Amino acid sequence: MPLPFDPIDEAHRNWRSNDWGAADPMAAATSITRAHQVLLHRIDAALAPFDLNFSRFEALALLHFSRHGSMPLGKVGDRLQVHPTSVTNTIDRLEADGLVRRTPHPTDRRTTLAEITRRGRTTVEQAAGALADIRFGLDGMGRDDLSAVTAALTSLRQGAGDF
Amino acid sequence: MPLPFDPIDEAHRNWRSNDWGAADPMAAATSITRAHQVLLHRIDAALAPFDLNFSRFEALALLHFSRHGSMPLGKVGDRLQVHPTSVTNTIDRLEADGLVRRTPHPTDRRTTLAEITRRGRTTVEQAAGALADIRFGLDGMGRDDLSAVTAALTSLRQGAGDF
DNA sequence: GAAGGATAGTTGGATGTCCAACTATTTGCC
DNA sequence: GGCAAATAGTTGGACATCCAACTATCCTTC
Repeated sequence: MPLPFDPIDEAHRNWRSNDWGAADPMAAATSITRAHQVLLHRIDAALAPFDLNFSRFEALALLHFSRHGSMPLGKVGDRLQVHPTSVTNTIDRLEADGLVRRTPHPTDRRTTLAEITRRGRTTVEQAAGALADIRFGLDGMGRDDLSAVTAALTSLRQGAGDF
Repeated sequence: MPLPFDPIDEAHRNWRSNDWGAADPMAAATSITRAHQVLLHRIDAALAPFDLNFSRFEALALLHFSRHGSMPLGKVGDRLQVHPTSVTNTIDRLEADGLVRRTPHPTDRRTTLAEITRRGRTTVEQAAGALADIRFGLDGMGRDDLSAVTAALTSLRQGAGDF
C-alpha cells in the first residue's frame, strides 16, 4: 500500500509555499529519519535468527575487532556513542546468551571488562555474513549513492563532536 | 571528548581487512544510524520548550497542512510511516496538551478524526520557526551535502515501498 | 595521608516504539 | 438479509533508550 506520491517531497512543497524556512534541511532530516527506520527494521530482521539486534551486534563486532577481545564497558559506550545505561543493558543480554563475559579489570577495580567468548566470535561472524547478504538493508541504493551518503554525513558527525 | 579517529572509518577498515563483505554498505548504514541519533537529539532539544518531540511535531504539521485541518488517525500513520499504536500515543499526548482534538468521522463510526486546534496551529508555527533556526540539526552540512543525502535516500525509501 | 572531587558502572523511573490480541464497525458475498 | 472477512482504533506487554541518583573506587591536592 505505497502512497501515490513522495510524502517528503509533498512536505517540502508545503514548507516552501508557506515560507516556513529551512525546507531543504527539513527534507534531509526527514529522509534520514525514515531511512533509519527502514534500515533498522531490515537489519534487526536479518539478525533475529542469532538473537541479536543491531546494538548487540555492534558491541559484539567491536569486541571481536579489539586487540585483546575485551574492553572496558565505558569504552564500548564511547565507541558506539551510546549511553552507559544502554551498554549495561546490551552487555547484560549478550552475557545471558553466553556471547560475552564480564571480567574484572586487572588494576582498576571500578572498571569492568566485557570479553567476547568463543561462541560470541562464531556468532558475530555468522551474523556479519547475514548482514552482508542483505547489504545492510541498503539494497536499492547504488554504489554512488552509498558513498555520497557516507561522505555527506561525515561532516555532520564531525560537527557533533564524534571525532 | 571526541575520539582521536573516525570510528566508522575504523570499522570500515576492519571489515575490509577481515573480508567480512559489504564494507561500504556497513559504513553507510552506520553513518545513517549515527546521524539519526544526532539529529533526533538536537531536534527534540529545540522542540522541548513547546512540549513537543519530533513525532508530535510531525503529526501536528501534517494536520496543519491538511485540507480541513483534520485527518483520520489511520491516515496519519500512513503518512508518517508509523505504527497505529504510536499514532494513538502521539495523539493522546497532543490532545492532553490541547493542540489536537478527537472528532468522530461524520459517516464511518469506526474512524476517529484528529483535528488541529487554534492553539495547535500557533504552536506548530512557533515550533517550525525554532527548527528552522537550527536548520533541523543539520548545521555543519552544506547545501550540496543536504541535497545529495535527500536524493540518495529517495531510492531507498522508494525501494521500501513508501511511495 | 586524608578529604574532596572525578570516574565506572548499576538501578529505578519515564518515554517511545512495536507486536499481539481485542472491540466495534463496515463491507462483501451468497 | 445475514454472516464471514476486512478495517479502525485501543489496550496490555515486551523492549530499548535516556536521565537522575546511587555505590564503589580511584586520583588530586594540600
